[in-house]
Amino acid sequence: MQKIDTKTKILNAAEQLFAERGFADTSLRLITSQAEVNLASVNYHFGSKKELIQAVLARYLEVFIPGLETALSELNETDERIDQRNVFECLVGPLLALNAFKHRGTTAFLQLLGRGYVENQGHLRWFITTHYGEVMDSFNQAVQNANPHLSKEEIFWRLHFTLGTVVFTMASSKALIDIAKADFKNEVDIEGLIRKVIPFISAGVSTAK
Amino acid sequence: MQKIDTKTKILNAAEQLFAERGFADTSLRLITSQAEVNLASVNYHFGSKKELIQAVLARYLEVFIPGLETALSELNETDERIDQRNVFECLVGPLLALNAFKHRGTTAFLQLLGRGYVENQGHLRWFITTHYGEVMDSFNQAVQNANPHLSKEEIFWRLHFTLGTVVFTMASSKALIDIAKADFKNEVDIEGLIRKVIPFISAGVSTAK
DNA sequence: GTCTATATATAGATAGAC
DNA sequence: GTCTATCTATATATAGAC
Repeated sequence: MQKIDTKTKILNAAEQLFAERGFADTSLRLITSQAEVNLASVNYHFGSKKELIQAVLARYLEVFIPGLETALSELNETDERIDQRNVFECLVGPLLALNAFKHRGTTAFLQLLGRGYVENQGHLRWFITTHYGEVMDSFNQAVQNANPHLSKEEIFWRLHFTLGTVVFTMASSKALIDIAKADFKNEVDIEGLIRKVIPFISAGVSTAK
Repeated sequence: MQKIDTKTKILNAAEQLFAERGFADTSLRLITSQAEVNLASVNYHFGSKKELIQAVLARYLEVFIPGLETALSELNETDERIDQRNVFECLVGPLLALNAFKHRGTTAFLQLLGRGYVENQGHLRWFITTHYGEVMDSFNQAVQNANPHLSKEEIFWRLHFTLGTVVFTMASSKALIDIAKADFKNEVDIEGLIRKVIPFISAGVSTAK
């Protein structure tokens, strides 16, 4: 049995609660009681709730972003014609790799990302774009290379539609999974959700004008 | 200049703030100060914040739902084979009609709907399904008729992905329209946005398994 | 119906002992 | 680093005068 330090205990509890309930609806008291640490330790270790939120997401971004960068540059080095679907596949590997990094990591990361977009966490969007804007640009470029028949504007629209689909799906994943379980007796997890959503967005992006 | 009663002032202010910031992040104080009414009047007129949230949505649902019901029954009366795209077209009319009902009504309604799903407003989902479950079932049925090769569950998932796409697009519609104007010299309005998103979601919904 | 004043609860953050 | 106790701000909700 490994000793887990207070900082990590807080990160783990906060991550789970933020993903489940959103940032605004998760109090520091709830986090510290679940983590079984003292309330004051959050401010001691992180300074504020905002910085805790950023720290929770940073732990995943530091794993995910390099993975995405690698996948994208490998894609660019192949001689084959780059297909639309290959570009989206660049996301799947690094996303699923988060499950090796941490139990249910893929789930947590996507839910957190969804919460970050949907809730008005301006500081969070600022944090992400200033730290990781570059890789987002190269992903955009890859989609353009894969869809030379589409105008930049058309790609712009469709990628935003895609983002919306994924973010909303992840943010409401708990409700969706509950309904699927109740109505269809079907137990779906986050990986199942990803596999369900990819054909949907892929069809939308590559459909003719 | 028309006199607007307190109840309506509250509804108008609440609607705008809820759509912009979400339910949890909008306090009654913010609502009443923007509406220029007394704080206590919210509880006098609506009883509680929860009931105010329901009232804000109900004002739109009472217009939207009958419109959708009419469009769906007209669709069922035609002799032609019902196409997937016709089913979605049933939504467009009633949605755009909300702009005649109220300024920026379409956007507001879709944003509110999205907030309701994403935030943990259990009471809101209960409110919607108990009051308007019937029409949702018939819309669902129409989509099934148009896609006889798809299972009920598959349709459930794809319709929710669709909802996500639309809601997110509406939530960020202001930014999207601004970018399109600046980067592509293309003036798009809400109706244009809806017309752009329909091929995307239509392709996603009717794509083969 | 509308106001002031206030009750009550809960939030994030901190001071200071240990 | 961790604790208790507390500060300060803000939330929803209500009582009671007008």
